[in-house]
Amino acid sequence: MTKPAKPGPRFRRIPPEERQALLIEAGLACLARGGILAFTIDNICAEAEVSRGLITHHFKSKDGLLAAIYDTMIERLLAVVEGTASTGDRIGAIIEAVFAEENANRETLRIWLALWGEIANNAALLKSHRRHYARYRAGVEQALQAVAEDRNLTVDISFTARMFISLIDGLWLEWCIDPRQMSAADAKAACYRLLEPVFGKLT
Amino acid sequence: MTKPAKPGPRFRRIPPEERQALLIEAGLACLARGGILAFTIDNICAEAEVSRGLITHHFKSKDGLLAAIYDTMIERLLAVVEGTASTGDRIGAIIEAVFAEENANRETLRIWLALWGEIANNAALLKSHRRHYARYRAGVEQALQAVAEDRNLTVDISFTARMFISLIDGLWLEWCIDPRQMSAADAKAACYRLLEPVFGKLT
DNA sequence: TATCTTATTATATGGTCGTTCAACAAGAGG
DNA sequence: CCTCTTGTTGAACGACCATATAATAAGATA
Repeated sequence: MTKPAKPGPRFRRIPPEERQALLIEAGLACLARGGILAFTIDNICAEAEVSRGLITHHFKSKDGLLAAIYDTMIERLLAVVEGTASTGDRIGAIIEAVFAEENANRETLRIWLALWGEIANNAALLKSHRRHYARYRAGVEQALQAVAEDRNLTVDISFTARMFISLIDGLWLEWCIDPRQMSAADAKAACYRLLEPVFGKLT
Repeated sequence: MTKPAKPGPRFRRIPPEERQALLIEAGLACLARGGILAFTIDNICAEAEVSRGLITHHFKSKDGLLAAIYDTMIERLLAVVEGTASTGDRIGAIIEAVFAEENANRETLRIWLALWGEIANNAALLKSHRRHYARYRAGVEQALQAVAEDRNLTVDISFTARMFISLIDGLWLEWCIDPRQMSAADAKAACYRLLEPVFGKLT
């Protein structure tokens, strides 16, 4: 006969910011799996192994969680651009990072498509996007400016940065949608071919 | 006292392909308004002023309608590239069309984001995408090849076309997400600045 | 050990989702 | 005027949706 086991704790209390991070990860996993349609309270809480009420408790609503997720993704993107590769070849580091397998894959594509779609619908998110995107562009401009100064070139940095960013976005998007169409090497080569008429050989 | 009005027809029967076109338009309107989350049977049928059963009747499911919508959008895109501007400056025509207000706006962005997200989830749509996208690229390659031949230049047309397409995609995407960041003139200028190191002055 | 805060659970609620299906009727052909 | 085809309706179904709320208990504090 089994001794009535003393039931252990039915759940674990953890500090709010830790729990929030876990919920953000769970939400990202759902977005990665099925886009915005899979971003439901049930899915997220199942993924996080947590009960349905917790999202409302920590973020006031589902939208609150999505906003936090957007911030998280932007932070990760900025880490690439503002990363510590300031010693040498920052441009090369950016190109390598963007097309690294961990950043360019269908799961990440689903996440960004969902977030962009939300930005296009939600004024608060658009405002946040504007702030963060400006930082992104500034980071790229700095990296380009460093090259220009190093080579004593006069370059329209702002315009060139916009072209560079847009090219990266387009290449990244198409690569993620259908990796068959293009190799990662091609994508990187395209980046260099855009910049080298302006800056000269970069590699 | 009101004479009991002889009730007119309660609905109008129209040929299947006509009705399907109407439903496609209604679906596009929903996607444009709220992305994939607004793409619901109820919304679409309300938009088309039609009862709930019709979508299942004409397209076997909601996904069937979405696939038809994808084909419609691709057809419109191809019309731009394969358009009758074969007489003179096809490249210029493509650039103008892509960034024309009717094609570059937040509503169209919501549509494409939703469709791309679906491509990333649905194997059948991806297959369809591959077929159509090849045509798109071929059209751009032809337009570039015409310029190269006209000027007796030897150009890596395939690679250049991919860069051109990706740049357009990236510029278009960012312009749609936040038109504030960039003027349409800037976007067009960026396209020319990509091509002119290769082909020489184009305008 | 007793108390208190609050993170967490679990259920209830009202709404919307996509699909199915039987009934209806519009309009063409006879 | 009658018949038949089939485009169309509208209700019914079970599943899932986001949120609110009350009950619960984990774990820190004293």
